[in-house]
Amino acid sequence: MGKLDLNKKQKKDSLLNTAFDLFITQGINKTTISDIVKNAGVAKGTFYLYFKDKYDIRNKLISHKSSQLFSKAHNAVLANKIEKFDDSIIFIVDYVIDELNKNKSLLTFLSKNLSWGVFKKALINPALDSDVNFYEIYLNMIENSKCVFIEPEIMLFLILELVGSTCYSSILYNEPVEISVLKPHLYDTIRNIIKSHQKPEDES
Amino acid sequence: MGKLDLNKKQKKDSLLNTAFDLFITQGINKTTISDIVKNAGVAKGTFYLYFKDKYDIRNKLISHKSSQLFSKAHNAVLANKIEKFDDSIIFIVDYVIDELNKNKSLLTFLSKNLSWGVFKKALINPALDSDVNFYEIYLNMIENSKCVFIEPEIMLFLILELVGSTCYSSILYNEPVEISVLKPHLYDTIRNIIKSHQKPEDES
Amino acid sequence: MGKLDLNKKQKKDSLLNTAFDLFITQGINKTTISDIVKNAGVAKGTFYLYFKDKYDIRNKLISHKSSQLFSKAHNAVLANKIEKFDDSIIFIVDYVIDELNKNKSLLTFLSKNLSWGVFKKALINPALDSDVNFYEIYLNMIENSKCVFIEPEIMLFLILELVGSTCYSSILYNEPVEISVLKPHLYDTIRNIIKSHQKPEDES
Amino acid sequence: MGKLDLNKKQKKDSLLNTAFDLFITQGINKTTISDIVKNAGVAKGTFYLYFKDKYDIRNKLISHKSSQLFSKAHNAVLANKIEKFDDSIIFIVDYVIDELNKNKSLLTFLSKNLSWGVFKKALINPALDSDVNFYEIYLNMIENSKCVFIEPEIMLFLILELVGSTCYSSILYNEPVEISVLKPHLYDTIRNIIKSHQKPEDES
DNA sequence: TATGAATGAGGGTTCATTCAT
DNA sequence: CATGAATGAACCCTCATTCAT
Repeated sequence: MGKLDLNKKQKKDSLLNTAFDLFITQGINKTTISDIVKNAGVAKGTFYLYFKDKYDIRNKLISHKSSQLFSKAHNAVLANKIEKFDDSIIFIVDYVIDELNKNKSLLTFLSKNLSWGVFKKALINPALDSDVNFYEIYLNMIENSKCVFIEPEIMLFLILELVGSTCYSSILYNEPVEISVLKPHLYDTIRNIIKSHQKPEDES
Repeated sequence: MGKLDLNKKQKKDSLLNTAFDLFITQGINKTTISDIVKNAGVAKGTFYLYFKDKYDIRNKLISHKSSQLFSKAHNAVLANKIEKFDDSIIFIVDYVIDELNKNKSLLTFLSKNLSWGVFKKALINPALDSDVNFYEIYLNMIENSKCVFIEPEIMLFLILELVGSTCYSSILYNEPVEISVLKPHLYDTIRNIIKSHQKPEDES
Repeated sequence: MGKLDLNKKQKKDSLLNTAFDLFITQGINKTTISDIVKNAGVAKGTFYLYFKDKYDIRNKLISHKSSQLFSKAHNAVLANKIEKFDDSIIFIVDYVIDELNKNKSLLTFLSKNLSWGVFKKALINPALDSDVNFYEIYLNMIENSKCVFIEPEIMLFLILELVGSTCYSSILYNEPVEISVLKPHLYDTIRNIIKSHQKPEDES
Repeated sequence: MGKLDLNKKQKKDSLLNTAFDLFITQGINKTTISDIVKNAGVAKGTFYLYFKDKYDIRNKLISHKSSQLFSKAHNAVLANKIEKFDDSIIFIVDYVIDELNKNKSLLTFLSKNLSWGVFKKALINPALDSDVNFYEIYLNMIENSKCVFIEPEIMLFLILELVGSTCYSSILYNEPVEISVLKPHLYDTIRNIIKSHQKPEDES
């Protein structure tokens, strides 16, 4: 990568980082492009060299940040040598919840903007260069388990939406209960969702 | 109610109705107060006699519209003489889903703004005059069933968040599957949630 | 007219006058709406209460200014009791040329934007309240003369375009000759145009 | 011409052609230098190696395009062996009108920017290499005719301005009449202009 | 000669809010 | 209570121009 390309990447990264910081501290609606460029230390026009508008940079951030999160979670699964499928899922969920609990701003940012549609774009068809394809990882996890599942996509969908929406309220507002109280109920429900999508093991 | 009070109520109602129409047709961000007052046929200043700002009128609408929805659903439960608790819950969910499927704009409006926090304000502490206290109804339903539940609030929370977030994606975008395909999975999960919160019947 | 209406008219007039001054001193392209409102002493938003954009106010000015000009010219015809048709036309043209020669900024403004199309809108269907319908006056002048003309509209068109385009160059740049030198050639041509559209007098 | 020079000429020509296309399709005001270089396939900076700004390239195009037009018209005069002076003028005017009628974009471009001043620069002192000096041709035509004219420059001026301004309206908007209806009136007027500038033939 | 990333002043426009009527 | 003209800060975005490569 030449000096020029490096400089370009630095500018773009600076914009992304600054935008993220502003989005989580003062919200997207209240963050202006003027704010972003001022804090990033670039000229206004430069923003438009890299992004279409505020929502373009937001979408790229969602993709990137959620990819990072799931990537870390999956690495932890590997590092801890979790074997069984349902344990892995619970582990990932628990890991993600703990991360979001530590980083509430990230939770605000992601949950307010996340949805299955964005999630698919973000994780299944990663937009950014280095981003990971989490759905593929998920399918591999299923394959490596000895079980067979019906409608694995719906199963993932149910789990993701349930976790995403309940965490938001519980972590940020302790409503209806704080996250530690919610967890057992949540994991119980997740195990039930997995169980009910599992084809009866065909033993012989 | 005097003639003047009636006139006042008409103006306020006109603003509420107009705002709702605009919110669901062009989104909240793109709806201006000018739009609202122009379509409502009142002067700009009048808006500020009744509401603080755009978000004030939005919150009142969320409360009102979700209250209406659950109220209708509950009446249908009574009319259909559903007896068992879990059947009632499924019936209500199914009723609400069908309503939202028929009225996608309402779904967009509610789901984009709904959360357990707002829901509580809306349904548990109804803001508007005629609005119904759904949480009380829910507790009555539990009481009338012969069962005992642990943490009924968490149970309701889990169900509401699960239904809310999955429906949004499924009804509006058929993602990951269309609502008719999703329903059995959803209801299965809901029954599991209920079952796992049910205290072992204490027979004697 | 109430106090409020009067105030409104003052604001609009102030904008029109200021815009005209700026248009003729620094050109339309280089005049910004910020300039106009700043000099008019009103807020930026006020501009948009009365005009759509810069071109809207320009068109209204063209109509108004050319109406004024022709109105003055025609009044001079009456005051000087010019009788014959061709003399009246020459008188009007001469009057207008002298006015434009005295007020070169007005010439710049009008000629750069005038065309038969705009002229028709401006003079034949006067947009502003008090503006005069010059085309009707022209037809009256024909009627009052004892002559009959074929295609009087084309005749007027030829004269107007000829005068408009030659004056611009001659008055502003003395190109190819100064206006006093041009005049006899021009009036000669105009008389020829009139003569060749005149039906042979039917004497008896 | 060396390879490098050829390359240079290609870049300049590409810019000229692209600019012309954009000027006539979307207007000068709405054409940006970015547009031009993007479509021409050269870098932004390259533009400034050949032209001062947008108006510089516009002026060069006006010169070139009008030179081309009159050159073609004059060649047609020669090819058709038109002998008499006034017939030649009418022929040229007619040829030019027909060309502009076939190529309305060119008419828009030229008429919106043409004036005697620009015309002189363009035709009398041709800017571009290959461009023809039409005024010299005109003077030759006069010389070859056996007639003597007073103020031939004014005569040409009157004709050009008359034709230019009336055609614009007639061809583009059919106002006040379509060009075929206008033509006889126009040519009649032109013949009158010529006749009135002709010195009484000095017979002996 | 040629490039094109970077600039940043300044353009048009919107709109929540006020306040004299 | 009701009005709606007026405000003006703040927004997004463009684009001519430069200059290090």
